[in-house]
Amino acid sequence: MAKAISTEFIQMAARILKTLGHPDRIKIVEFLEHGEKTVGQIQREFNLLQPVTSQHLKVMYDRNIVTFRQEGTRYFYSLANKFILKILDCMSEVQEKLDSGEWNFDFSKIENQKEVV
Amino acid sequence: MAKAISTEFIQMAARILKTLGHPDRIKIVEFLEHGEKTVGQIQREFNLLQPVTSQHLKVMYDRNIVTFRQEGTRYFYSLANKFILKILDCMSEVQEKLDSGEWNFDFSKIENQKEVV
DNA sequence: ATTAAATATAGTAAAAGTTTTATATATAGG
DNA sequence: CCTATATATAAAACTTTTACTATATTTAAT
Repeated sequence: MAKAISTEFIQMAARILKTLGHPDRIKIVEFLEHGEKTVGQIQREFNLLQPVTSQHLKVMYDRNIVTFRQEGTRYFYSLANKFILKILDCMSEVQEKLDSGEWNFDFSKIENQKEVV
Repeated sequence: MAKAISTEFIQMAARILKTLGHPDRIKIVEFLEHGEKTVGQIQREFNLLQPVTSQHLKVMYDRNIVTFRQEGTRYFYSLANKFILKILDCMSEVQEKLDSGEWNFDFSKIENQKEVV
């Protein structure tokens, strides 16, 4: 059983989780785990529109999930902190458990849902 | 370096993370880590309005984050799967690192933000 | 200077999420 | 049966995200 979590931390964590709660952004962050990438590389990798890519990156930059360095006209993005790595590790672990059949998850409740509230 | 994450899994993970990306819901889920709780217990613990509490729980139920059993007029909620536990563990670990000063995090970028996009 | 490439920014419409207030439902107790 | 309690559901107003289209900015190359 894990230790209780403080209020200030919860605010921050909620923001991070919420921001990562978008398929494109999870993919991007996972891609960045392999090293820094330019906007164009990300865009091509996932077949995203350029402004969409930039916006995802901006949102994640504003929330301290990614950082970047500029070189000429190109921007190299990379992960901004280790929390993100931990979350990625967590997801990998879970996926392994699911793949191996050790855990299972009722995906039916998740997919094809539009409005819930 | 963690293993790559599959597309179907990403959809599910995004939904879970997004749903947990709300301070109340993180608190609730953490509370449930200590065992099943009724709606009233949760509501009183965090000083929430009753419909707010019910709605959070409904959303989390629909997304397979919590489950419940009914006993008379009371509903006992509990965590629905181990992924959630993993995420909680992950958050605890991160908080420990931050508390101990081993890691640091620029909270200034996170707090007091309203609109980012 | 002009142009092309890479990326950011702005604006807007649509979708999703949140909060609040009000009301319904179901069960237990008298 | 009537009432109180616990909880769910509904509806409306509001806020935040998302996706798209268009445009601006910056640097490099000619």
